[in-house]
Amino acid sequence: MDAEAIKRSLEDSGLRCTPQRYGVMAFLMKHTGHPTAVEILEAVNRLDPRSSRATTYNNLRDLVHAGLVREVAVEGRAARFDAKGMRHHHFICDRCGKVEDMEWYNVPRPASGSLGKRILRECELIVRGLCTKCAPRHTSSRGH
Amino acid sequence: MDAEAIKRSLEDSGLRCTPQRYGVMAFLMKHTGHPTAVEILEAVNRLDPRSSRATTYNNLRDLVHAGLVREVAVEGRAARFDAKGMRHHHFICDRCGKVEDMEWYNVPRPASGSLGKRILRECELIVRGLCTKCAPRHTSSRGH
DNA sequence: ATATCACATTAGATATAATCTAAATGTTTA
DNA sequence: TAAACATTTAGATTATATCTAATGTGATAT
Repeated sequence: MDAEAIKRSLEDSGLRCTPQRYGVMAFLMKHTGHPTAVEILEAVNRLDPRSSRATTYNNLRDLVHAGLVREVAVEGRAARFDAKGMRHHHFICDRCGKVEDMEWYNVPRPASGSLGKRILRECELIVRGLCTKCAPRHTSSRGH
Repeated sequence: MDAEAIKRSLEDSGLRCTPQRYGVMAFLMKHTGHPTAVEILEAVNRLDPRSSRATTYNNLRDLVHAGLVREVAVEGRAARFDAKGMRHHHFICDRCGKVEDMEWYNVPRPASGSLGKRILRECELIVRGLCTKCAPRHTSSRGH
């Protein structure tokens, strides 16, 4: 994990590299499991307990704004975050709400006719179903 | 608007056609603008003031569960709902959070290899950007 | 008819997620 | 250094959604 690279990417976006902000960014780059804001705060404070809830939310907002982090809203649950590294789609588990990355592939954009006067920024795929943990073990009969 | 059809679709899903539940369903079928739970409650009560917040959430949960209604989570805002009529994708405005339907077209599913042991239910496209109202008026120079 | 049972509804309490406030601290610039 | 600006903080507040316990409703059985 390249601390310098993180510092540079923050400063390129006009954000100071504070310990708290660095902590959020470094954690997101290392852990691709789409943590919630609270999970991020706890993880950052486990290493060095000096961040607060408000700061974590502030920094996540700033990082999303700067385009370094992506926010994924999940029905009925807390939002989840990931560092925008390699391009990928998302899989959301119907049962446990877990968000996982899916290998990137190109998706056809909507025809400009159906887009109208809207301005398109991005086009992402959300795949839904059951994650490996929540999928029934056997495809067979007695499964529940 | 075919009241009988709504009644039938509820009962086919094993849900009684109560006035409150009918109200939610009828409103969603008539208004395709992806209202929030609170907007739905207010609209239903404007016609006939006898539903409550809990009932609205209960009924929305049941309708989503039955597959008659879709819930769309939006970053930093209340969830939005629509009746599952014609198949469509979604456009979410970065600025105002409005959800709009986009004409349906087929999207390639992920390769079964990258899906692994996950069970796929659906595959939807989320298009992001600025809606017609939030897009700058002129493409020209002085735009803000 | 009335007892019963499952399903629905309700107001308000509670839980959860996220934002706001105002004061303090830290950093950069003039 | 002073002024300007950015950042952090604890706790209050707001927003969203769910839970609880009491009550209501409609179908069926007796």
